[in-house]
Amino acid sequence: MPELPEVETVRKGLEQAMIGRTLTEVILRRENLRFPFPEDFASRVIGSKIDSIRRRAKYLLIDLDDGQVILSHLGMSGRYTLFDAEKVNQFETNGDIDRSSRFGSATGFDGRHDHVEFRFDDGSTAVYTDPRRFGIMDLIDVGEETIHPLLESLGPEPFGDWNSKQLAQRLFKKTTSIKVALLDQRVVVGVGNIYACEALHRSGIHPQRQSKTLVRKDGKPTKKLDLLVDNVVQVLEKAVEAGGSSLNDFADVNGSLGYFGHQFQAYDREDQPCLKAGCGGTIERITQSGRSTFLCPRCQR
DNA sequence: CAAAGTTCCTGCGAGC
DNA sequence: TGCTCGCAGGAACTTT
Repeated sequence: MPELPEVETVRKGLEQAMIGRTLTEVILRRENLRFPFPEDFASRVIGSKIDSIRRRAKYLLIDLDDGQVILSHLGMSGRYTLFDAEKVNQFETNGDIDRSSRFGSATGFDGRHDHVEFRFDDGSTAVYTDPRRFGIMDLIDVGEETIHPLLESLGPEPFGDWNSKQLAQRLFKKTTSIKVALLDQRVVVGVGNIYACEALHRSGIHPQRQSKTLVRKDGKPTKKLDLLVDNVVQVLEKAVEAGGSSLNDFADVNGSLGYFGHQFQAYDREDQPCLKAGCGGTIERITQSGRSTFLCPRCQR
């Protein structure tokens, strides 16, 4: 589920529910996701209050009032689900909680993948569910964001001061395909497979085109590259407004489905007509670096 | 069979 | 020739 718009949607949801609350209990139902949970994770965060929740690339940064920061990545299948005190009571059981959570299918599965439970002083709870366990959860100190191994080589935020001049510098003389470059989090962060396909389609750029062909000999961006940057930003903005996409029922923390999927022009539309006005082409699927790419060979050059 | 992500490894070719 | 670098592609993690 998670590219920038989905992570941003989750961030907003967690912000509403968590800020100002103090952690009273943290339940871990296994010792690792992609990596082991940090040593004494639960005891180190219990008693701290949530000050703010930030996003960097596809990572969530949960700031605690003691200077610690919970670093969370949703991987491919991670999600958070919030339960207010009343709902927690509804699900309350006397059974002990070991492998499965009592929230069960309320988190989208059977409870076996509810790996972390954060309980707050007002009786509410946030459950982290991640069937594939490609996600990560770590605990760092504020200020460590820039030196953490997972964060240190991240590129610019698309909603920051990112621009085509900067991108042109990064792609100058690069022979790698433009689509693979967009997925490279050192080039720009937050763009994943869906929004890379969408931005390239809207820009009329073939995903296999060599990156350097979008940069002028003098290192300045071409018009096409200007257009691509505009479209990356726009497609991400629109998706944030829509609350993300709903592939595999991606839901925000309250279970509401994002509706950006209704606006897909290329992604997951193999063999369907290209929606660009007057194009008349048919969307194809190819593979690049092991990932599916959807494109219209007629209007994407 | 495919899947929204990221990291690590191998092999190839260019250039010094 | 040998070394390094960039790059493409694949595997790995795992469950539905």
